[in-house]
Amino acid sequence: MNEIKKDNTEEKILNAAQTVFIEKGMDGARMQEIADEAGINKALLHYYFRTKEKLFNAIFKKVFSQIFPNLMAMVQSELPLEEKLGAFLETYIDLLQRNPFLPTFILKEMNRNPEFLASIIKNGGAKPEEIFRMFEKEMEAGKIRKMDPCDLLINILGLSIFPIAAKPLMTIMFFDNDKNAYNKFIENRKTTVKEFILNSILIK
Amino acid sequence: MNEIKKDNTEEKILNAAQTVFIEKGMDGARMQEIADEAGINKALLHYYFRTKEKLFNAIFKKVFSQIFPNLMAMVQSELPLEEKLGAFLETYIDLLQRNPFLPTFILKEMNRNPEFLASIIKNGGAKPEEIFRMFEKEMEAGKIRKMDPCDLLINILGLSIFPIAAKPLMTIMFFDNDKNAYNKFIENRKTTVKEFILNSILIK
DNA sequence: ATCATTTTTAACCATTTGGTTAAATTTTTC
DNA sequence: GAAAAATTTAACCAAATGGTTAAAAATGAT
Repeated sequence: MNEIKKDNTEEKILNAAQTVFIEKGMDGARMQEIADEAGINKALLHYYFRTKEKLFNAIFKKVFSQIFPNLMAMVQSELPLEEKLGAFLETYIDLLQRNPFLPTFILKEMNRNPEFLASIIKNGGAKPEEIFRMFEKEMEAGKIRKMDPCDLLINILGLSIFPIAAKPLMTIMFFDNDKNAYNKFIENRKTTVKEFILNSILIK
Repeated sequence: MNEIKKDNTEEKILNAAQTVFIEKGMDGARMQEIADEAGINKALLHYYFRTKEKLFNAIFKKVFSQIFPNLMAMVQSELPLEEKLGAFLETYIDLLQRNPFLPTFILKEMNRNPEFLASIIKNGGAKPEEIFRMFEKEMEAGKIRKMDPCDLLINILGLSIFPIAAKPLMTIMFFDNDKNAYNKFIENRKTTVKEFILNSILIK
C-alpha cells in the first residue's frame, strides 16, 4: 500500500474541504466544489470520505483542535499579564486575519448542531476554568479590578473576533470598500485592543 | 380587493420567512418550511413572492431597517455619554437576547452577498460619521481618552453582539448547559459591559 | 512482470427542492 | 347573487445534488 500517496490525497481532500466548508458552511458547500478544489473527482472524494456529513464532521473537529491548544498554551505561560494578553492578541488576531471566514463558520455551525459541538469540546482539551483561575489570581493580587472572569474572557474574545466576522460590513461602511484600510485597521487592533482592555482592568 | 386579508397574509409570510431565514440562513431555509410556519401552502407563498431570492432579499432589508434606526436615535439624543451608553446597551442587548439567531444570520449572509448588503446600507439611513463625531466631541472635551472612534464603536458592538452569537458554545462550555445561567449572565452584561467600557475610556 | 491499490471516467440513481400550472374551492366585494 | 380575488389542492417539471457503480487506466510494491 502506498501510504505516502494515500496521506497526500487525504490531506489534499481535508485542506480543500476546510477551505470550502469554512467559506460556504455545511449547507452552502458542494461536494463537487470540494473535489475540484482538491484537484480530484467526486468518486474519489466519496471513496475517502463516504458521506458529506462524515467529511464535515472531520473538518469541524480538525478546525477546533487547531484553535484551542494554541490558545491554552498562551494562558499557561509564566509571562506577566500584560505580555500574556499582548502575545495572545498578536497571534490570535493574526490567525483570524488569515482566516476571515473562520468566525462566521464556527458561529453558524455551532448553531446548526450544538450536540456535536459539545462532544468535541468535552474530548478536546479546552479548560476554561484554568483561564478563570489565572484571572482570579491577578484579582486577588490586586493587579486587576475584581470582575466576573467569564465576562473578562468573553470581552477579550469578542473584541478580537467580532471585527473579523463583520469584515464585509465594516469594509463597506467604514472604509468605503478599501480593503487595505480595513486590514490596517485590524493590524492596529493588536495594540489598541490591548490598551483598551488594560485601561479598563489594570489597577494603577 | 380585500386589502385587510392581503396585508394579513403578506405579513404572516414575512414573519414566517423572517423566523426561518434568520434561524437557518438562506441556504438552510426551505420554502416549504416557510409556508408551513406561515400556515399556508407553497403555491400561495410563490403567489406572493415569486422566488426564494426575492423573499430573502425582502427579509434581509426588513431586518436591517429594523435595527439601524433605533440605534441611531439613541446616538442623537442629548443624554450624557454614560447614560447614552447605558441606554444603548440596555435596549440593544435586550433586542439581541430576544433574537439570538440574529447576529449569526447577519454575519453569515453579509459574507454570502456583500454587494446586496452594500446597496441596503447606502439606501438605509445609517450614518456612522455621526457616531464618530459624537465620540470625537467627547474626546475634545476631555471627557474620554483619545482613540480611534471606529475602534470604540466596534468595541461596543463586539462586546454586545459576540456573547449572543456564541450562545451555544458558551452555554455548553461555561454554564454546563444551564440556559438560565446563561441568560442571567447576558442580563448582567447590560451593566458589566457598561462598566468595562467606561473604566477604559473615561478620564477621571 | 504481476498483483494490489489508487484514480479516473462516465454514466446513472434517488431525493430534494425551487418553482409552475390548472382546476376547484372559498372568501370578498359590489 | 354574480364577479373578482384569494386560497387550496395536487400533480407535475427541471435542475441540483449527494451518492453509487463498474469498468478502465494509472501507479506502486514485490
